[in-house]
Amino acid sequence: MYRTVQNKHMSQGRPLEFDPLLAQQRAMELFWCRGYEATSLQALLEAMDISKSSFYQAFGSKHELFERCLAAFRERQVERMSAALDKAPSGLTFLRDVLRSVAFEAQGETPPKGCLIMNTATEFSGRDAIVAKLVEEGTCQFASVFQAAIERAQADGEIAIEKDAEILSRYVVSAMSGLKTMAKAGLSATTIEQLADVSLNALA
Amino acid sequence: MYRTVQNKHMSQGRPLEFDPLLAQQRAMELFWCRGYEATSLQALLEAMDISKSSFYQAFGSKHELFERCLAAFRERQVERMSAALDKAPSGLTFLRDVLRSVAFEAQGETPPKGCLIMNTATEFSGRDAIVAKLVEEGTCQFASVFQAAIERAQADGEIAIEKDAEILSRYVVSAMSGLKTMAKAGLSATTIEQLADVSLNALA
DNA sequence: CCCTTATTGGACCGGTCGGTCCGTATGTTA
DNA sequence: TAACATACGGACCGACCGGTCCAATAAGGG
Repeated sequence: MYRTVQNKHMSQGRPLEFDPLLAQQRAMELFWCRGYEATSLQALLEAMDISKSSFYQAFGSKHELFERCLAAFRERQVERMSAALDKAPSGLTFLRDVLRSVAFEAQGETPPKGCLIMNTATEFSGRDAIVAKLVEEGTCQFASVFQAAIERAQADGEIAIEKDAEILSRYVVSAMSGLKTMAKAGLSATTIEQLADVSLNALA
Repeated sequence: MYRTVQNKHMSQGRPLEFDPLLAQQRAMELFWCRGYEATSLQALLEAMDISKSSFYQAFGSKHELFERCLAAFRERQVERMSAALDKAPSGLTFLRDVLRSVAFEAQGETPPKGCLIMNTATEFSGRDAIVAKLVEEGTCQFASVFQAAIERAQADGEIAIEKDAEILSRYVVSAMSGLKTMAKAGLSATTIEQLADVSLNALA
């Protein structure tokens, strides 16, 4: 995966002075806050606390790093949501909590970062084929988690069984994305929470 | 408004060789497609078909021009939507048509441009106070149009009268924004249309 | 302890960024 | 037609962009 990790089996030579995963995580944070274009290489180097040569040696280019961050973000989010769904008392409460969590984010951070995948969809819609692919994969995987939640809710009678779970799952992604954008647009946390509840009505 | 238009009453000297409103419109189109950061001054000059000196003379700076484009976009959209609402057979059909129109955009342009205001909310959430203000004003004005539609729908019995029209109106902005993001993420026009219909369920 | 291998800092690259400035062209007014 | 006020083209600015390169250095293995 990393150029450095590729050669881990033949560990000759000087070892890395930084943790590539931590550095990537810090880069992700920055891309998440500011987007791709507005994040300069210099800012990345400072946040990752590595030198330019180490950067290019380990990550190839700004664009490659961004791709990796996108993939890592998606994996992390899918894992977290899947875990949350497993622990949730019911499919519907999981969905409600997920939507309401946007309100929670909105009251804390200033400004809210939103979702890296959705931010990226907005920033480079179609101008970059590789990124577009990653964005599409991300939305599908998010929808899959929601679909599992909806099917569970249907099995428990919380959502009408005759509704199309796949369509509803995509709706949840869309609603989620809308709420995050509203948070970025400056709506208050309490307003976002009201909107989350209204959004949930569409499922019932 | 324009530095040049300011002095239109005392029209001494050489007249402008370009139409400032047309040039601004072209700039808006570019910002709309690519966002602020990714739109270079050079690209603007080419699209506007004016020289650098004329640009700075007439618009002050890239940022000032962007602010003007944001305001102009908002005004245009509010006008169009208000007109559409006036002509619509009912409040609810107006709202349905507005949401469904996202699907229409998704099948035409590649990629869809989305909404300049929402794109901007995503790109600069809070990093720029002036822009944040314009974004907030934009969302409020969009919500106002939707609120009028909802109140009309309530008066006609299409939407339950006990629902809070203000909250619902904000929900419509949120849903709209979500749909546009989904279109940018690569979902098909038919999928978007299904999502628009699901979104509408939350009102009833 | 040397030798191999890899990482590191930092100089350097051409290009582009947004923005300024000035000499010249061009129209209006008197 | 002369004087004037403005618009225009284009040279120029320092800063920064993402990216390359290389000499110095540091940790293994033998």
